[in-house]
Amino acid sequence: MTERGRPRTFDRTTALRRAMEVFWAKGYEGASMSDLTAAMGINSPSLYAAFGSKEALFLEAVELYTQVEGTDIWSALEKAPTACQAVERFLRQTAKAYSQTDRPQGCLIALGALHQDSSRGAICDDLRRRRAENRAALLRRLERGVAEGELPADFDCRVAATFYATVQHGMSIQARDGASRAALMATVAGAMAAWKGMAGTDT
Amino acid sequence: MTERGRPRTFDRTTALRRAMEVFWAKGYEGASMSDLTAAMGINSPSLYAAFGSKEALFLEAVELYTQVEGTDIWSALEKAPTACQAVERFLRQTAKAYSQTDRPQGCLIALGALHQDSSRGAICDDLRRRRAENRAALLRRLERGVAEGELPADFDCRVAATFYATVQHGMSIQARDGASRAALMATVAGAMAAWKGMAGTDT
DNA sequence: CCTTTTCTGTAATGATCGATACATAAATGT
DNA sequence: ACATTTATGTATCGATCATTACAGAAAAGG
Repeated sequence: MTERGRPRTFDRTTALRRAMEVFWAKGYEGASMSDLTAAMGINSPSLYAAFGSKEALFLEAVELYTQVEGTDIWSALEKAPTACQAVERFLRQTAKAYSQTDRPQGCLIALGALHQDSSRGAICDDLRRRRAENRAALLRRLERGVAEGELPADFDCRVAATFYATVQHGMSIQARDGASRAALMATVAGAMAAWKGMAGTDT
Repeated sequence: MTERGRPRTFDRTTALRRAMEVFWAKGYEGASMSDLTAAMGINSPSLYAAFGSKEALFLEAVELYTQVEGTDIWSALEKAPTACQAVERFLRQTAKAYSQTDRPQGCLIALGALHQDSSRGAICDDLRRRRAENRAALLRRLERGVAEGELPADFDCRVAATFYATVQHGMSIQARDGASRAALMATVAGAMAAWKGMAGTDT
């Protein structure tokens, strides 16, 4: 069961990563097929043969983004010993990732396709689903904090999860506006100042 | 000095408002000339005669948006007696405005054109400038709180202004994702929980 | 060898993009 | 009445959009 036919002359994963960077920088509708094929170093028939369509390519690129760029942020959330530290490290990793100067600033999932009608619905829905999943991950971590007795039983995990997810989304726009890493970290400090008020604890 | 030539058959301001709604819902690049002329009830030559170009129309639409939709939010910031109440009312007005169901959710200035390369640079720059001005208005209000002795002299107004501006931007994405007014208000509550931690006061 | 399979490059598809040429209509100025 | 000025509707511009025919090239199966 080896491969039949003429082998492709480019590395599929490398090309996909290039496409991810284009979508990341320009958004779904702002990235033209010319932009994509130029960045990927292939012609459009090769792109269609390998990925199916612009829409399918975008969905694969977002999945790659989630796995590659999101790991540090979300593992910080899971691995920290306390919920408070988890949220803080989560936000600090976000600030660090969003202010990298060797790649587009802000988050592909937050900024990739915000306007429903223009982009074919599936694109917008996929990103929305991923944003909802991110908020759900925050919520689970906070509920774990309640279950472990770290947070008071009446701690409103939903409100806190929504709040911190919103801050993270805002940081994407802030980063797109050219905010420095220090400025993003200051926002993190502001967001963590809310912790005491919400939890009644300072850990 | 009356008007020469054939009078136009549509109301310029009404047409501009329609264009604003289209840009608001679809973003700059997502709004096609067909979308605009259909919503404005005119043909493209009339649009170009009255507004110059799609880019100029967008800039005028954003200016109208700033004056019409932004008034409640920013007057709340100026009129409140204390800086704390100013920020809270500012955010609450934001939550209210972003969750109106009879118009697009979220903010045109935050969501209208986030990707630099695709939209002609001037569009992106104009929105960025307006976002910077909004942050500056927040900063001025906070500095007034320090000058009036309400806030401690070491209160970091820059950090707080950046933080609350970031929360507001995040609320645009949250609103676009369909968040209810109650959910946005919960985010406001979270953001105001940070006030104590930043200011050391509870007023 | 020949057939089959898959990829590659060129070139072109129809559709839509933003923007206009042009002739006509409707107002004012003299 | 006639010239001037401005707006309107139709019809179209070249450019670009995402997508695909098509023929040739490079591999494996027989």
